[in-house]
Amino acid sequence: MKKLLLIDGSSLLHRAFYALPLLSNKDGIFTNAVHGFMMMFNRLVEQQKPDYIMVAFDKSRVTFRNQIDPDYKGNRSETPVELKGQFELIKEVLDAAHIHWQEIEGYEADDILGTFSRRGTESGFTVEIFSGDRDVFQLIDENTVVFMTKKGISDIERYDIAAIQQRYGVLPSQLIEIKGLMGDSSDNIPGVPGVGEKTAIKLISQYGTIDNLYSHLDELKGKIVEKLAENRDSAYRSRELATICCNMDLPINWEEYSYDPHADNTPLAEIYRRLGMNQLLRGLSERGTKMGKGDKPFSQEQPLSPLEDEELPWDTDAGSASARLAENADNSSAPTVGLIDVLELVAKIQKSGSFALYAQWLHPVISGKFTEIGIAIPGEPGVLVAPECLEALRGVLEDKHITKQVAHSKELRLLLLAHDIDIAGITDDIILAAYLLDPAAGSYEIGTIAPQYGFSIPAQASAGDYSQLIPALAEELRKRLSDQEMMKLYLDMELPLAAVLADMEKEGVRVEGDKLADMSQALAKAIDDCQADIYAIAGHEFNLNSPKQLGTVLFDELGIPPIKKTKTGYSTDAEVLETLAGQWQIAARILDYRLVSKLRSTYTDGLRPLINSQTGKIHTTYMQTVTATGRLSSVEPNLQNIPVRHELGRRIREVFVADRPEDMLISADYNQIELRVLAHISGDAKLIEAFRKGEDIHSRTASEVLGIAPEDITPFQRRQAKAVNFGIVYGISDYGLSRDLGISRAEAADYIARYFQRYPGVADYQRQTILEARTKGYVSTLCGRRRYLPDLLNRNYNLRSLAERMAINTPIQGSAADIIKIAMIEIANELKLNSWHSKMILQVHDELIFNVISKEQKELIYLIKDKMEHALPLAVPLTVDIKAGKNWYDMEKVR
DNA sequence: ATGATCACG
DNA sequence: ACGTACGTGATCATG
Repeated sequence: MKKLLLIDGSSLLHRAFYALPLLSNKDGIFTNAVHGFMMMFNRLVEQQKPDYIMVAFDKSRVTFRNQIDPDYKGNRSETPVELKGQFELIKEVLDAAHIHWQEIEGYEADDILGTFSRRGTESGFTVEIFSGDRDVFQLIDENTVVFMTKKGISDIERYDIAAIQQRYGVLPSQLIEIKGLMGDSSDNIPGVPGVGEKTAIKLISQYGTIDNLYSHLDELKGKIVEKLAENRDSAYRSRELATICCNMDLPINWEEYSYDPHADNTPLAEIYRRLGMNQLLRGLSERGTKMGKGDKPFSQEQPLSPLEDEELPWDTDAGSASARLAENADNSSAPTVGLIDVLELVAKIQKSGSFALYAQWLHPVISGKFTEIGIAIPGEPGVLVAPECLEALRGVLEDKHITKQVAHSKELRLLLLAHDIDIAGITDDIILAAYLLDPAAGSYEIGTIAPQYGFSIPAQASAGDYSQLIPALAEELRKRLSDQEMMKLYLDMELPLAAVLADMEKEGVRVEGDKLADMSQALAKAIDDCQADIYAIAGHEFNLNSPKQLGTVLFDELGIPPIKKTKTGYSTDAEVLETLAGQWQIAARILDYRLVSKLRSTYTDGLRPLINSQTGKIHTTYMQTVTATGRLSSVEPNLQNIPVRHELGRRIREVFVADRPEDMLISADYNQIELRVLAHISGDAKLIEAFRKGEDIHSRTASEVLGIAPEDITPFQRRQAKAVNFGIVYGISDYGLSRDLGISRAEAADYIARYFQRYPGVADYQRQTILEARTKGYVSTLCGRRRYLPDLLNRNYNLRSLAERMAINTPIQGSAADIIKIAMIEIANELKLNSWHSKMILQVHDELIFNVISKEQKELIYLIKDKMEHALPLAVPLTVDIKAGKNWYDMEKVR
């Protein structure tokens, strides 16, 4: 269901104004309310992820309510002048953020909210209202909730029907009846004198409405009867005043209010910069944010950096402590230099021959929007260079003899490429260096690694401060890499790879959005069919996406015997459902449902918004510092897990097409690279022999383990052997293998024992690796990449066993990653050197995808095969299979 | 934020 | 007797 977020701009701006200390920027403009408002706004939008947003403001003090009662809100004091100007400011900011707002003569913001919420629910939306004024509680219904600021601006509380009932004992719609009786002094609503909140709640919870109360007035006794009788008119008029108008005559085109989290935020950044709102500016930009494992590469919806986090107004009481958080209290030491100074800076750079560079930017990287550029000549203070001055730096940036020490070289390259600047001469990327030193650390932001390696950073550091830090940090990191013999890995692998990845990301892959939409439609139909069947069998509707609700339906209501449990309840995963599917139709249908709904949500629906409207392509982001083994990962979207194993899902690949109709896609994938690496590392004679002879490795294993001639191996036996081979690479257990193959544990244990008997080199390797890793504390890949495994000495069996399996797997997975990285760099070099028009566009762990110009195809295939197969000489041959086609689905083997 | 689930190598 | 195969990312529900 689509979600509509309605915001009471007037009330929240007031809240923010009084919650934060009065602060002005360097031009004397007050910004505290706008700052607080946008912080609250960002936080809620990030949490709720609405599809549509509208912000409402009061237009003037005189509204239709003044015709009912001229005194309405008559006792309100003037808006302070420090706040007044901020109403114009916030509207400018909202415009820049592409957020639509409304103000209408003669109505209050509440009325606009009421009308929009009514029309929203009529359009089938879920409505969320964000306000600092309790009046909007009356708008709550089955499809409408309210978020209300709680003291200050740090806490936001959610109210639904149940919350209102708990608090007031009545339905949300009855709150106007209560207010009619009790009045509201802040709005100058009289109500019935002598009736306060307690009495009003009691009466309304008993009689429901004011009407009904008056028709049962005879049942009451005491003074209250008189008061009610005397003030009947006032009660009705007060209720009218308190009632939010929900039927204003307004044309509403929802599309105007649709919210796009990836919208162009250049104008917004511009305003933030103009106002000196550096915290919000940083919030927009990519750097200066947490970039840990699992974090999105872009900060737009991310909170601020850990460092700043602790100093956010959220976490401090309004007032004293947060005073130093003023936008203009940014205590960064780096001065910003303009064009004239830049020319001077360039001269100094040319003289010194090297500099350090640290940038911050807006999402998406390929649009090239810098928010901050920090430059430091070694030994000198860093300076901030205005992004407008970039052109003046082109010469030094493109000069490979002027060396650069940077952070995030891949992103930097992409940003500069957007300005047609081809950066050269990068000698250090401190982020990559820190990753190599501990690939399991998770976060390598400069703010994280600098303290780890003994450097302190100022609070509120700017890009200028960071750039100043880079040379010394790089020196320290290099020293350690050198001690650990990882300099080659750093300089000849990760550093050049970053540039290769940047070029791949920029190139992107063409995706047919319309076709994706058609597939979505077809899947929707299938989803509906599954859903209908499942509800029919269950006897009622429920949320099929909730494992919890599904568990209740299957195992409690239908009495199906549960197979296994999770931490939180019944397991309903595919393994369980497959077991049940033979006997229970519903389980089979749920499997169908899961298949199609996964395809739709993650792929046919999920991919479409990521097609770049400028290029018509998807530009994934490769993460070079995420995995503990040295592999790459791919995000936004993940193009390394596009379906292939099932036919229906595999069809998604049809939408990934060659760039131009006359081009082709070429896929080159390593055949059994991990088992070949295992053969090489373990030195096992039989395994090596098998690969040297070009045998089918799974059949060979089946033959060895079962003692049957290779030609007599059945497909079933081969499949079993394949599972054993995979298991070996992962650090097999009999339990895991038995589960995978559906055989008894004893049988599985027997297979494993036989395997190690037939391949004793592998058994030795595994024992040796664990032993050595226990003493050294880490394991290594063929190219010297390390992974530390402290848990090898853990007393906890589970943790220790896990670490042992990692010790077995990491050298294999990681060496395979080393190999394909070398191949990528060499292929990219060749393509560039000879100015090929074909491009390398994707990497999927053991596979490379190219967009190929037809006249280059033949020669290119030769090049790809050669570079991939000879990336690293092993004791066994590496073989690469080539396929070609117009799209990623219809591919045929070449030669 | 975390867990369950499922997509890939 | 342990408790159970390595490495990822996206989506959804729920705490």
